[in-house]
Amino acid sequence: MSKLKPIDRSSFEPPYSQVARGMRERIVDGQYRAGDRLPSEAELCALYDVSRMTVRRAVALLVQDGVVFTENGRGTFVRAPELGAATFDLGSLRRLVDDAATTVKISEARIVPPSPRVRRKLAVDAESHVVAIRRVLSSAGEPVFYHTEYLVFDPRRPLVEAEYGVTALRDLLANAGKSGFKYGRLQLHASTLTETEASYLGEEPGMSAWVIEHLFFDFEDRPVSWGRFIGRSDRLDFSTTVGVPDVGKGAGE
Amino acid sequence: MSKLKPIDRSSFEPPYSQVARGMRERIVDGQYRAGDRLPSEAELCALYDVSRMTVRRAVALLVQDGVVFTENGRGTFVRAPELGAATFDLGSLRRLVDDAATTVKISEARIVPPSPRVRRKLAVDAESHVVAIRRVLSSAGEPVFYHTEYLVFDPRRPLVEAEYGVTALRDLLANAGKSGFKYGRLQLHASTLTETEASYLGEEPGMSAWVIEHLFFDFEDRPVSWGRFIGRSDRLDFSTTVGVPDVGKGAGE
DNA sequence: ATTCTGTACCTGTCTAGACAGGTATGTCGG
DNA sequence: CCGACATACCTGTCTAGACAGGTACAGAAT
Repeated sequence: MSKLKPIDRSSFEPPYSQVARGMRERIVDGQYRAGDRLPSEAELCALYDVSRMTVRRAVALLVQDGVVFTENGRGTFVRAPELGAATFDLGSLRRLVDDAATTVKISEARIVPPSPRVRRKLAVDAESHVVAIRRVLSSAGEPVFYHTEYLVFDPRRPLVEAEYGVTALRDLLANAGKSGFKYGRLQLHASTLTETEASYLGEEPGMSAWVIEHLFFDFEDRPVSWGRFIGRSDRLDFSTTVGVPDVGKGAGE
Repeated sequence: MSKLKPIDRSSFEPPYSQVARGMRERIVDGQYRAGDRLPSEAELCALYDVSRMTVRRAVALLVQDGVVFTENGRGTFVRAPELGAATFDLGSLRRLVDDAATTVKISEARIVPPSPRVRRKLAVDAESHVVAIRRVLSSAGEPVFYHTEYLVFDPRRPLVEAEYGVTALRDLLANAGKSGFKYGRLQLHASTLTETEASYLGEEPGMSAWVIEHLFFDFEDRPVSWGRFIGRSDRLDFSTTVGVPDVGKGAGE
C-alpha cells in the first residue's frame, strides 16, 4: 500500500475531491471490486496525507453516489450495482421547457365548475369553481406534451392572465424562487392516448404515453393545483445508470 | 432571534440531526419560505450552541434533500418546490422482489443464437451464443412482471443452473454483495403489451405497461446481460414528492 | 456621476485531536 | 468445549480554530 497518487495542493480541485476521484478510479479499474473493503479512514489519511475529515468527506461523496457503503465498526465496502437502487429524474422534461425552441400554447383557460374527479383531488365542493388550463407544449413546432391543470379559484384574489401562461409553467418546472406552493406530490404513469389527447398531439389514439400527474399544496396543506402532463412515450427519456460507469462526473461539487 | 429549541444533549438523536430537524420544522411551518435566507452558519452556531461543522452538517442534510440551497458568499436559502427536480426510484420493484409472497417461475432458460437486436445490444456476432431466460414474477399467485434476459454465453465457464433462478434476480435487484457486473444502464419506457406478453401476464394485448430495460457490463466494459421487465402499469408505483411534505423522515441517518 | 477599493459578512475547505460506540477476535476461566 | 471478558480496530460524532474566496455595499478617488 503505497502513496500512488499524492494530492496536488496547487490544483484547483480540492483535496477531498481528489481523494474521492482517486478511490473511484481504483474501483473503476477493478482494483477494488464489489464487496471488497476499502482501506480504513486512518489508512487513507496516511496514504494521501490529509486529515480524517477530508477522507470522510471523500467517502461521503462515494456513499452519496451509491458507489460504496459503510458499516459502523467494520469498514467501507464497494457496493455492487443494484437495479433496484436506480433512480430516474425529470431532467429531460426540464430541458424541454428550458429549451428556447419549445413553445407553450394555451388552448383553454377558463373558470369552470369542477368535475367529480377534480373535486376529489382538490378537496373542493360542487359550489366552488376551479380554473381549468390546457396547454400544448411544442418542440420545434411539433406538439410534444399536452398539459391540463386545475387551480382552486379564489374570487378574492383574481389572478393575472400571465400567471396561467408560460411563466407559470416554467416556475412549476424549473427554479421558481417564489411560488405559492409548499410541496407537491407527483406520480408517473404509463398510459395510452385518448382520442382527445391524440388529436392535440397529432398522434393516433391508443399510442403508449407518459402521464405525469402532479398535485401541489399551499402552506396550509390544502391542495391548490392538480394536473397532468401527457405525452408520447418517446419524448421523455428516463434513463439512468447503476454502479460506476465513468469517472469524469465525480469532480463537480 | 432567540434560542427557541435548545439541543438535547442527552437525546439519542445527534445534535446535527436535531438542528436539521429544527430548521426543517421552521420551513414547514412557513416561518421561512421559498427564497428566504436562513440564519447564517455563525448565527445558527450561537442559536443552537453547537460548533460550525455541526451546523454545516445539518445544512448539508437539507441541501441533499432539496429543501434549501447555498450560495457561496451570500447565504443559505429555501428552495421552491420544482416539478422538474423530482426523482423516481424502483423501490416498489425492489419491495416486490423482496416480498416473501412473490414467486419467480422460470418459463425458459436455454442457449440460443442471438437475434439481431440481441446481437446489437450485447455486441456479439452471429456465431456466438447467448443464454435466453424468461421469468414470470407473481405476487400472491397473480402474474405481475414478465422478464426476459439474455446473457453472453461463455463456454469456458458453464454456469450453474441456480444462477439463472430466483437468486440471480434478487442479486440483480437488491444488494448482491458479489456480482460480476461493473455497472448497468437502465431505461424506463411506457409501452403496451404484445400478445405474447399479455398471455404470460393474463392480460389483454394493448394494455399500457411499464418496460424496464437493463444492460449490464463487466469490468472490461463489455455488455454481458441485456433484458427487460414488462408489467402492468398499475403494478409499479412511481410516486414522489417535491418540497417539504413532512418532518418525520428527516431523523434517520 | 462613475469607478475603484476597502471592509464586513458569508460559505467553502482543512486541520488535529478527542470521545463514543459497534465489530471482530483472541484469551482466560469455568 | 464454551461463555465472558479484554482488546484492537473501525466508523460516527463533535470541537475550536484557521484560512481562502465569493458577495455586497459603503466610501474614497477619479
